[in-house]
Amino acid sequence: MTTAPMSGRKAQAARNDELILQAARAVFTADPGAPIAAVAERAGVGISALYRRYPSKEALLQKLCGDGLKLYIAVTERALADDGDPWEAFAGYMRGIVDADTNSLTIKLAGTFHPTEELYHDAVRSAEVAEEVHRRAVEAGVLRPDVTVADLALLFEQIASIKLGDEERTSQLRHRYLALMMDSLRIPPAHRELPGPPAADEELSARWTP
Amino acid sequence: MTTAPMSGRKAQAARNDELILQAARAVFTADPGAPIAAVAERAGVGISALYRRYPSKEALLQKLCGDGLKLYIAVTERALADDGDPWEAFAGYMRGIVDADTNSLTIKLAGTFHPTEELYHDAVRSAEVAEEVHRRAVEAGVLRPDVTVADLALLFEQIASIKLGDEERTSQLRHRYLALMMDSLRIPPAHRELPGPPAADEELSARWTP
DNA sequence: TCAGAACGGAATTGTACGTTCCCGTATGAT
DNA sequence: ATCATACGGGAACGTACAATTCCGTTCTGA
Repeated sequence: MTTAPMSGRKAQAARNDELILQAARAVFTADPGAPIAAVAERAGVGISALYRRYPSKEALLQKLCGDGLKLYIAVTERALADDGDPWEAFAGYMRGIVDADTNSLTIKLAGTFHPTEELYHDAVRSAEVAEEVHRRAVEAGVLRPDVTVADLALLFEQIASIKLGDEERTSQLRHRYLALMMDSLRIPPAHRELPGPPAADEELSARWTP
Repeated sequence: MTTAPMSGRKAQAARNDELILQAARAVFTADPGAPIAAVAERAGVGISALYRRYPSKEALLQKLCGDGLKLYIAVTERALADDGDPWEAFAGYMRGIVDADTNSLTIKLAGTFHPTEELYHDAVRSAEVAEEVHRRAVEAGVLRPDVTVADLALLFEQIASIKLGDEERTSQLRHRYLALMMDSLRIPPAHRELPGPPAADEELSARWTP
């Protein structure tokens, strides 16, 4: 770092730890095949700052994947702790997962490396809690029963596939389509107002000439 | 071709024309960044058979993109010609586009090269017919009016993001989620039976160790 | 003032892919 | 039957990109 108005090498190093993780998350979420140099650039650090912390790209990816999985589990457990209206608990869970934006990264990176023992354990755990959320919603009679947990996983992936420029706009659109989805999941079926404006023509056509 | 039980060099060449296009479509649909050698291998021909027909990879991609657009337009026009039940016409259109599987390729490839004049023209045309289909469905009162054409485009992209091994299984799952979507698009809102079995656990977990 | 941790970033190395080239082969005309 | 040639197979070439390593520099803490 060239201009760092902070003292204490350790403090800076700790700051870089976080900077690097954030950058890596952002970069790889946007493009799972991104070069490691892109992460360094985004974090505003040199490449060696990365290699000092992780022995290889794969190690960084595993870390990211693991963090994502843990976040996923945390969001799900939060939903399980929700004792309010069953539908709202379920809907909050769905929104939480979409916001966490942990699916695209975890899934797309999954086939990239050998899963750690811990990674595998967390994956199993996440499946368990997800199933519990699903079971509750079905048993409460608020979620249509012909939709399985696996269906929910694939719905998340579909929503994660939406990428339209701006990060904020992307999130907005994702919630729009999540809301649309929810209308077909809920018992009784009903149309609710969709959040956020639909995609404008320019937003779509912008992808035709880079 | 080493073992070709056909006579006539021209016949073989014509056959290869088709073979190559099919292979290219299949390969690039599965992976837009695939190497050109993969197309040759899939087609069962040598690389030079490809380069005899297309001066570069970009040229082949443009051809594919163009064909995809034309297919998209054809499917849409077929829907416009349907004078039966408005909802069924619309639903058939949606299914047709999903089956054509032209979105993933066209969109993902769009940013890869300079659009041809013709390509641009067809893109405009496709937007027009799509809008017409949408307009009809809304005016017939069968499609919820807060969903725009752009929304439909993005829904197609989401569905196209589903890729689960087998080509047939993938198609089955796509139709399952299309059906789910349709339940939230239709007026009046209602839950219909979903086609095809949901994803099995193994189908999802299989992606964790390649 | 000094040892060394932490960096930045250029150099290194390996690989993957588009494109070109050379050569064998079968075709269709003579 | 023979020959000129289009066609296609696949090795070879050149380049671009990306992971990793290396080295000189800077700043910290004693």
